[in-house]
Amino acid sequence: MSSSEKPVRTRFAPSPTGFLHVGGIRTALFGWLVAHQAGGQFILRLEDTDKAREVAGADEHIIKSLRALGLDYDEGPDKGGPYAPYRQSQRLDSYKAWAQKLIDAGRAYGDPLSPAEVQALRDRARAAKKPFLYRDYRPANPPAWDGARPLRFKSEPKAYKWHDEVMGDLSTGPEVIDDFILIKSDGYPTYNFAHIVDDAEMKISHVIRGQEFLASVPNYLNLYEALGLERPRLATMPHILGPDGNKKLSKRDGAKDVLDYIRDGYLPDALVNFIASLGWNDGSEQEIFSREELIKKFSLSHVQKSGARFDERRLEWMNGHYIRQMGVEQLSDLLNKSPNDYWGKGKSAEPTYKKAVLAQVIDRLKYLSELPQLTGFFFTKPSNQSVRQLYEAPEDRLLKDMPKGQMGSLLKAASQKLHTSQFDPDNLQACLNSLLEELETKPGVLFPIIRIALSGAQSTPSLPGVLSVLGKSESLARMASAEKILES
RNA sequence: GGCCCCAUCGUCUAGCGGCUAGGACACCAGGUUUUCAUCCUGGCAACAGGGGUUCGAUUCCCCUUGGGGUCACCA
Repeated sequence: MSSSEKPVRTRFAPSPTGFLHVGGIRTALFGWLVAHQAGGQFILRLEDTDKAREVAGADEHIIKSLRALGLDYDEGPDKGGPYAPYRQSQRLDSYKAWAQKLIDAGRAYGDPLSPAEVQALRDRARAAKKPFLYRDYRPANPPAWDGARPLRFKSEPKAYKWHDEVMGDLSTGPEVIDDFILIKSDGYPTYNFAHIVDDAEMKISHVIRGQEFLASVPNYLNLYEALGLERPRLATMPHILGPDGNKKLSKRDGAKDVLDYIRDGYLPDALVNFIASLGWNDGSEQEIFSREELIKKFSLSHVQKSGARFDERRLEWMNGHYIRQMGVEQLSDLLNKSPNDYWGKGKSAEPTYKKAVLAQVIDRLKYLSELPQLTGFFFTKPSNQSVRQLYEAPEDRLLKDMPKGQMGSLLKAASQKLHTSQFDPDNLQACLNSLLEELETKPGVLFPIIRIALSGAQSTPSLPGVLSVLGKSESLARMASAEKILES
């Protein structure tokens, strides 16, 4: 019974209980890729059957996150579609109907035990270091289901072998099959039941989900059979692990909301590329994949079976790469269009000036929110304090033992010479070079003195670059004020 | 504890019986006639351990070890 000819429809089915981190996004991304590759549909379905854990606004947040990364879906709660609604809390009738079929077939029954009683049984099993199986206590004559008790699946334990698109061939014995709850006493279905019904009704072809569901698959297989449903293809994603520990990436381990990455100025394409490469590769040595390449080359069978650690430095590198690849024009456009202000002090500066500044710093930008820190001095004069501080305790070895008076006279000489120069990078370079000869000093001495005067920082883009962007009058004014500081 | 999954440089990974075990990030050194960065060049660095199978194992099998998941009226 192959499902290979069925049209490809994948879904991302988060529960609205919080934000989306990289792990969640990766699951969504892979589903999105599988769908796009086959010209199929990608569906968003909200699994909001636990009203206690539900977080207000989480659904909006999830939708925003997907949108921010360009992972558009064809059907979803806010979009509708042929199998609407796409919110489980609005599909209760559907679950009831399927549940009734099971009851009629003698494959579901009301659970007579109270939660406390079940818990007592569970504790006992645990104390005996045995796995807990409800079916060991299955009532001989269960009460009719009245909707106020949980409805349990009457399982038929057996061994299973099945194929997982990522993990390969898997198998388990009958001892893992149990009577799990289909519908809770509050009337909502459990994930275990609802997702199976929905996937079938929505004609989902591939179920792509995290490793935490692997152990439940045999139970799902048992339920598919009871329901007479053909099971979709199954693909299990290994977990993404935290940077240091081996634990699954979680909020506690510092997993960040993907929207925070967006806000910090990580580019959607870079983020997508990075997340895809966490656990997937095409078998070649390629590292950078455009979205189109990803769609073309992605394959579930090339997804790594083992968990991947999340390395933020690699993300930074990749993002920097994407930024550089974009170039000044495009980056400038993007900055203008962004709802976020990455410019800081430079916010209201002239567009052409901002572009010139961008050209100076684009090579050292790892993410956009670094911009203010990198460019501040282009827009406002450095504080006297920061200039003084650097002159008094310079980190440059050559400057360390130099008296302030000497620095002052070097700066003065530089000022005078620069006064005669054209302020374009080439002429400035030439000017600085001849200045070195005239003053018989080394670049390692003279340049930091000028740099500090201009920027109040010990490292900046190249001096000719900085001078030419700042312009003659501003540069000379800053140098003059630094001279005063050195005199005092 | 039962069951299931996993295991190549610090990290992400290539490898699908024969390779000097390759690439990328990070790190280190040198270069791009000043700093930081970019870019280029070079370097450091891995098959968890033990048994098999085989002419030959990183690769196939078994055991051990280690890591993870699961055993909810959460998903």
